[in-house]
Amino acid sequence: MKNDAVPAATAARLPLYVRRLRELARNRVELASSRKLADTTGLEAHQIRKDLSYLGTFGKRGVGYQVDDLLEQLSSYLSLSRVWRVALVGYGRLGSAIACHLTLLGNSYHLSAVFDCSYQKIGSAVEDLEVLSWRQIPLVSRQRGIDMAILATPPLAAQGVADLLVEGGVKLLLNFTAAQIAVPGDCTVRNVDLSAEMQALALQHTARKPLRTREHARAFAGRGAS
Amino acid sequence: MKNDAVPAATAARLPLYVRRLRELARNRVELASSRKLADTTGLEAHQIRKDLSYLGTFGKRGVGYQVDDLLEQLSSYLSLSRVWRVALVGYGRLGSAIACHLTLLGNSYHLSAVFDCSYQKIGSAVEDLEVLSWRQIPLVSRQRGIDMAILATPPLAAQGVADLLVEGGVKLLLNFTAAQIAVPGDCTVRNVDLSAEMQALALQHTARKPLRTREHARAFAGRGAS
DNA sequence: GAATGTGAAAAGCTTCACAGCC
DNA sequence: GGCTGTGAAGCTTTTCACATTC
Repeated sequence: MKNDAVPAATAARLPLYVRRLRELARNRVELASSRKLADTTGLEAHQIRKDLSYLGTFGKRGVGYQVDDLLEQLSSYLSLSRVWRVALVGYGRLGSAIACHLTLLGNSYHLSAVFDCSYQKIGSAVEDLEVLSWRQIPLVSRQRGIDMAILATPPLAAQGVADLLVEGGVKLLLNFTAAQIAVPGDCTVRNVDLSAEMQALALQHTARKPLRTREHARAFAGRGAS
Repeated sequence: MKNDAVPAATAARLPLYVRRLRELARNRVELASSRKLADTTGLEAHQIRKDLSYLGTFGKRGVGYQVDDLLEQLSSYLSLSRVWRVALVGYGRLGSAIACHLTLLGNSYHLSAVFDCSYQKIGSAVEDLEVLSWRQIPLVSRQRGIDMAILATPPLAAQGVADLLVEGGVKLLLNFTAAQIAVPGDCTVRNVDLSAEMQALALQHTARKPLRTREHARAFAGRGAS
């Protein structure tokens, strides 16, 4: 590994590389060229080479990258070998969909607590967990050592929930609600906005006014398009 | 409105502005400064001014922006006044969550068809729609003039479904599956990757190796963080 | 005084081209 | 011949500073 900084744009693509490499590994593919990775990700080969070069030199010239080796390097960089204890707040449709996704995501993310405010849901079981009241967020977050929380509540509840999570020592929040969340400086919020994705997609074909991009479909598509 | 191109990065932020402006309008706020918008979006005032300046000059110096006026301008740019007919493919947890979100999203996006492959779901009702078999995708897409489709199927089914949608004349695909989708050149796929968001968030606090960004939390957070 | 709008500078990212290695 | 790794070039985006308007 090198000692330089990794550009944020590169870091944002690494999860996609991991995903594709896992597929290759599952299919017993041992070797992958940057070209091959480019084809399966919708990116360009030189971009992939450049991205990987920020983390180190993993490939063999004239040959390509050893899939399992590269996978291990990226996993290590993304801290996928450790377990992240995740709390889910809001067990509605979206919340339950995310919980389901989580379990499909490998061993790195462990659903360690589920909170809701509805008395119909509190007490019910999600896998081996019991849905708890939002009132217990600070205490339980601390007890279970929650590392990150997923906000999937109605927008109006989001800030209050975030405050309780912060009180419970949670530093990383993934916000699926429409609300803007304020947190102390040592915490991080990452927003996922479903409606924005929709609008951005729509814009792509409207584009009465040209979008200034290198290649039309590519750069604008955020996290990889084809 | 001006006649220059709008940077892709700017275009990607417009949906967020619309969201916040709508909140302000709902609260009967008539005037907003770039500073105020910055506070509610987690961005910087000069960025907002710059972004808006690509679309035209909507503000009054020394005063600020008229909320309803600005909202109308942005809505017009994002084609939010027309109706986009949306098809949902895959009515599982995620699919139903998205369908629910759609209805909360204003009048611009109309859920016009729902497809699934499970015989338990086919025939059941979603609002005023009947869940149809995936076999009917090409025909029904054409009949109902579907503009965009949401893919929320298992990954292995995604490419097949995408092919059927393309056959039905659908040009815009929002892909929530883990699969990489290939489409003809006149179609656009936009990928939304829940697990990548997770990993990206985790990376933010690991960061043993510094991320090269202007301001730590900001640029890396993709679509707005705090 | 307060706020916008915008050139220009600075920073960041992608693409290119090619040296180096298998 | 095929493929990686990387400096350098080119392009995009952000930030700054300030003239301009209310």
